[in-house]
Amino acid sequence: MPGRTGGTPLPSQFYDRPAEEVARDLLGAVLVSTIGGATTAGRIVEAEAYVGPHDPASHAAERIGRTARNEAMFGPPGIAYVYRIYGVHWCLNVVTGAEGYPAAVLIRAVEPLEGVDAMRRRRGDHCSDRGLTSGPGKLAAAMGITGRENGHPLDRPPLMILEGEAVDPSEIAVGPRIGVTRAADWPLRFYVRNNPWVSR
DNA sequence: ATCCGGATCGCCT
DNA sequence: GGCGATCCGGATG
Repeated sequence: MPGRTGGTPLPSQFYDRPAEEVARDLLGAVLVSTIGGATTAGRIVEAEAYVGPHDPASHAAERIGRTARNEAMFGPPGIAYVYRIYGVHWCLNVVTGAEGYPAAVLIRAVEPLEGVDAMRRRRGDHCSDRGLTSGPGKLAAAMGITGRENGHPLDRPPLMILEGEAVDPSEIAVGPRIGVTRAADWPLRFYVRNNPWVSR
């Protein structure tokens, strides 16, 4: 599908807003990876906001402060924050808000648009189409994203987010974040209703 | 120096 | 629905 991944990278100003606004507006945008020489791309269909130091579920919550791990969250808007979870998986976030203010959006799921063969190679032959990218650890693996991308500005290769077709507001659903124990009821998870790649 | 728990996934029953 | 994998950051002693 030529043209599908040839859009304009979202500028850093796009991310210089409250994380919940950015999370909502990222639905429909296109994540493109050329990591390892293979082009893979997917439409963002699920994202979660981690809104600031007052957010007890955030890796940069007040009680934790600024550390080596969460350093990227204090960086300028539009860079990647990639962390390892459970000693096994990588997860991709986009840093939001002004430099020095720690907030981010976790990309939880994408719908594959390009490079399905490369995704399957990385994820395993047994994997269904839906299982390729229907979760943060899955999409990171499918697109070759690791800790090397931590701090990378997402407006240039090898990892970019491009402007996409806007999702109709009636198709956007909101609910509590997944897997968090603190602030478990805050409605900061945004997803495209009925999309097969949304996790759970 | 040691301990604990986690923004997950896949395989098991 | 439950559990093990497999590691690191942060807290405690």
